[in-house]
Amino acid sequence: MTGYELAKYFDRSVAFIWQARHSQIYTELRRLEAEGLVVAETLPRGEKALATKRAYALTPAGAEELHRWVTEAAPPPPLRDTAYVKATYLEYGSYQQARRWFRAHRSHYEALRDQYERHVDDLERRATDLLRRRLAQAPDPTHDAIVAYKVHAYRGLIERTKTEIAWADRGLELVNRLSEGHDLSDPVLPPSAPHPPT
Amino acid sequence: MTGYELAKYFDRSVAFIWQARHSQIYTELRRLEAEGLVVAETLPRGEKALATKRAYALTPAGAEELHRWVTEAAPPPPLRDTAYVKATYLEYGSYQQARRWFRAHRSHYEALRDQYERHVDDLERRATDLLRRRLAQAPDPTHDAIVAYKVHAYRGLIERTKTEIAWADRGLELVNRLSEGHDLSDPVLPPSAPHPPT
DNA sequence: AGCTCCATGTAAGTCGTTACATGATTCA
DNA sequence: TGAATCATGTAACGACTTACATGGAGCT
Repeated sequence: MTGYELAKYFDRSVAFIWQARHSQIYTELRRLEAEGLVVAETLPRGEKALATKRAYALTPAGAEELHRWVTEAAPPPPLRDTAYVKATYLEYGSYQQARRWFRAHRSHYEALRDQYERHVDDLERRATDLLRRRLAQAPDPTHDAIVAYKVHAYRGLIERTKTEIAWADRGLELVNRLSEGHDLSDPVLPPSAPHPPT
Repeated sequence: MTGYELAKYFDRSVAFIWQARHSQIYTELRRLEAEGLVVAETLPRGEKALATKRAYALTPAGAEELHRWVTEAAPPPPLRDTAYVKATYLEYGSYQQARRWFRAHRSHYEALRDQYERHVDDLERRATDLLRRRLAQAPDPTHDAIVAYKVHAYRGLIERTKTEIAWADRGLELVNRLSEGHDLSDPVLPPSAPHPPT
């Protein structure tokens, strides 16, 4: 593929699982090329071909590295979700704000869940562009496994969103319990600085 | 707190929810100071006090910004978990490797779950240093809410790990189904490069 | 005297984002 | 001829990591 094509996929389905801007994709491709993991072929563009494009393909070394990387254990993800940091300090706001906060959390993950569900549907129907390209290059008897792994990954992401939704719902119940008999718009803590250490 | 103290907490309980090295903490504190969100007091160290340390405290502007930030909706986290990228391409390895891969995933999250569970326990018993400091600075009637929010956040992280564990288990079942009647150590796909685009 | 802990930084580099910049091709 | 799309980059900056660097304090 060309960098441009890759960038297009990163704007669509690939973004569900990893994100990258075109600026990063182009520089990264050049880096992979310098490392010998991909090779580029300069192709003419259009009829009169005053312009060109660069189509990349894996080298044998690149394919080997891909196999190695995939089967190697995944390093623990960084765990940097501001949502959980904020949730830890919701007492800085009013009950009303906490309620709004959990509702926003729920909405966000509901939308994400719906996107993933549509995508799993597409994968099961083998209806996505990328999957078709992938299957076209692999021997027939492997097709079921290829689809099954991808479906399993996205179903996992769906479960994640459901966990977030359930957590937000329990958060709303918690706020209801805490706010019983209180003025909803009163901050739990006044916005003053804590005492400096002495 | 001093940067050193902060760094110590970041090596312990805070690391469960956010990570930072001392090098980042010191530079960030200087930045917050320049922005007027914190103030530093230079304190003597030890008896003869040839050395000093810098203890930081929130300014009113810093407290205000903290309140604002916490109650503002959390931006969607980047979604960059290599595990799910790898899971999408497990056909590049053998069934045996896939099985090992899911087992490693499960082990990782089991260990994490146990850590979180111990921490929730500590929080409920109000036995952690940071929580005690926190409660000491807040009026009594707010204590329950402060603890409840933190416990809720960590319980959410526990649910997350359980989702990952269940996903890994279903992954193992999937590999069992796929590998029926196959040689376990055969790669699903040979480690060759796909055909370059034509 | 030597070890561990306390305490604070800087430098170089990676990964990623946002914004800036350019030009050809295609189609209405 | 003008707009959308194809196509590829660079520059500046922000967040974070790893490694380098220094020195006092407290204890045995």
